[in-house]
Amino acid sequence: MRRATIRDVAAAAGVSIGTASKALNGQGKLRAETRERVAAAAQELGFAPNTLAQALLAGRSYTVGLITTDSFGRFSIPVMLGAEDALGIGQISVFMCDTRDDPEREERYVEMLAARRVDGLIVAGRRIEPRAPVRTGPGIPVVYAMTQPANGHGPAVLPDDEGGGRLAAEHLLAIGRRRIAHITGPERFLNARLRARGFAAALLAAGVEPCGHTRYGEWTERWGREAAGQLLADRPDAIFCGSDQIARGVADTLRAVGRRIPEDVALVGFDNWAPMALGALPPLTSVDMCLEEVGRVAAGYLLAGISGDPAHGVHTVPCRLVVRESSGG
Amino acid sequence: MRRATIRDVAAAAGVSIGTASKALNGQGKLRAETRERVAAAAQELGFAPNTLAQALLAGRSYTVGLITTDSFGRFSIPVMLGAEDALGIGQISVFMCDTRDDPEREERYVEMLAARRVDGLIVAGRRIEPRAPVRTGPGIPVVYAMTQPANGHGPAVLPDDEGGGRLAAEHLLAIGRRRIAHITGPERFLNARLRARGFAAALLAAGVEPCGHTRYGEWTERWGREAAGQLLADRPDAIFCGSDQIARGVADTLRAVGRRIPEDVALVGFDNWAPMALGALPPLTSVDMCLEEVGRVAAGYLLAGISGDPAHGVHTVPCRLVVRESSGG
DNA sequence: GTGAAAGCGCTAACAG
DNA sequence: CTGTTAGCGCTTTCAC
Repeated sequence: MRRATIRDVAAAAGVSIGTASKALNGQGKLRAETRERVAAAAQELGFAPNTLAQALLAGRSYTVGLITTDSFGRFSIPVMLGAEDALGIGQISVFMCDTRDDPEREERYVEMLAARRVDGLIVAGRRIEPRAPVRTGPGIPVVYAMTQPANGHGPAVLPDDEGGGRLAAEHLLAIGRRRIAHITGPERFLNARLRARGFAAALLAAGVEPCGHTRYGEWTERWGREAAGQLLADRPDAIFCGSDQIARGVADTLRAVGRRIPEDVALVGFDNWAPMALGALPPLTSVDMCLEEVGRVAAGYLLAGISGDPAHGVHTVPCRLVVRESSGG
Repeated sequence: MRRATIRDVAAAAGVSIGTASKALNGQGKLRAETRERVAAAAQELGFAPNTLAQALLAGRSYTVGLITTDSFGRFSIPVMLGAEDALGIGQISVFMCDTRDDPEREERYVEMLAARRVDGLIVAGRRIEPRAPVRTGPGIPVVYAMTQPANGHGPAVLPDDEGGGRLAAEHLLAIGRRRIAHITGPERFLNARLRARGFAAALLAAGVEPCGHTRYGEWTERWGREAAGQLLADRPDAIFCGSDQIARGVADTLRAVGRRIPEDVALVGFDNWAPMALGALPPLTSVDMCLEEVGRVAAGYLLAGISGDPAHGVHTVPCRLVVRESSGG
């Protein structure tokens, strides 16, 4: 059984196609009785307008493409959910495209999305490093989320990593710690450097010397365990970790040598990745990047761009500190 | 600058619209020279056919909807990636819809997808329990992945949890363990019961008594720590855990009481969730549900359904055991 | 070989 | 108030 078209509805209601259209869209001047008759027929036939036809006519599709390089991993998922949220269920639909970090795939996706006449594009990443901008035809607005275009053009929305580092340091200072160390991921990651910078700035502002230098390494538990071992000699009373995974590794080592958390050493992680942070012993205080908000904001800029009011430059979404037992609640 | 249409291409090449269409699609009989001229014009103008118009004409859109109740979490993401894979980049595009487990949202999404004339629907979940079937109009094939419809209609693709439990038990038996315990999630989860059943069946087949009863609890590290404590009195030499998180909790407790892994107690987890399994001390042997494969298979059935050859009933994708240090691999 | 015309489903302008 | 018409961009007969 074919889906009902407006022609069927018109026939069933005994009116012309044009009248049916007006009745269904509340346009023009019609007798109330006619409207009702058409509505009833539509209801009866389970009519829903063919979005494709509407889009063809309107010249826009009420869809956007969401491209990620991240295999829709831990970082782009929340961004995506926030974006979906902001685009409004049923209003604008989202084409999901995962490039697997392959530039060729990305190009194919961009072409396909252009052919589908998407109204705009969100490009999400897992690293905030500048990347090659996507090349879309003219007239398709693009917003970057959790990544940014190398040319500096095109609006981008990023978490405020530096602010997150500051938040962590201020919290540890506020609970009275003065020998605060920092263990984090690879130095080549911009977000690692930014977090370290925010952390250092907050200590400096408080007139507190950092406990040892920033230890760059990997984003793994193993590195956390190892770095914590190296660091014990410095006798820290708090450690700010660049990720929850690192924090868990640190906790393992502290526990193994009999240091109590948070009594002897307070711990703050980063990412607020629920299964990691909550499962830890004890549960981790952690900095949350509010990635859903990043996605929402990015989608908002995209909508603005679609309505002809494009945003520019890099926008930053503040982080949020979630306090749990690892820093004494 | 407007995007080029086939009309522009035709004009630039000095042919009619119909001829341009034929040239671009390799249809009909045309002089080679004409084809080339049209192709050149298209190239020149950066022409790409408007998919919307093609879809309108063809009566199908070359899109599918992917609905998940899971907030695109840990389970539906891989399913989605596998599906995307099978649908072929640029061939069929995927509309992403996250219902947040809200039936009303789901209904709105289904309507919207029908209005967009998707060729089919994949419904993904995070639990394999039967769920209320989605109500689509006639003619839209639906495949369930990692969930199944309560009415038993409609094809579904599930991981083989029972086989996974068997796999774990057989592995532990093969490395010589005979006092094998099982700690898992809530009994109300079908997958927990299935895994337990497969596990028990394998032990029975080998003539080995299980070490204590199956301990149902939660899918958390905390439960793993607690259950391991209860279980120590039974002196197990191996523990099969219903999730990697549980396994990590178990490992914590074993370490705390000085039991070595895997020498004293071998450990097998479930999910093969990389950050959890690899970060553990030692890294966990784990059963992988091959969710990408689940997604691929589901997409395959959907494609079959779209071509008028619908699949029926529940299909199962085998699990895979990934051996790491926690079972002496 | 190529062009003209019809039509996919819908909306908007214009007649009546 | 309602019906007719044109046209969004494309493909596909069917004439020439």
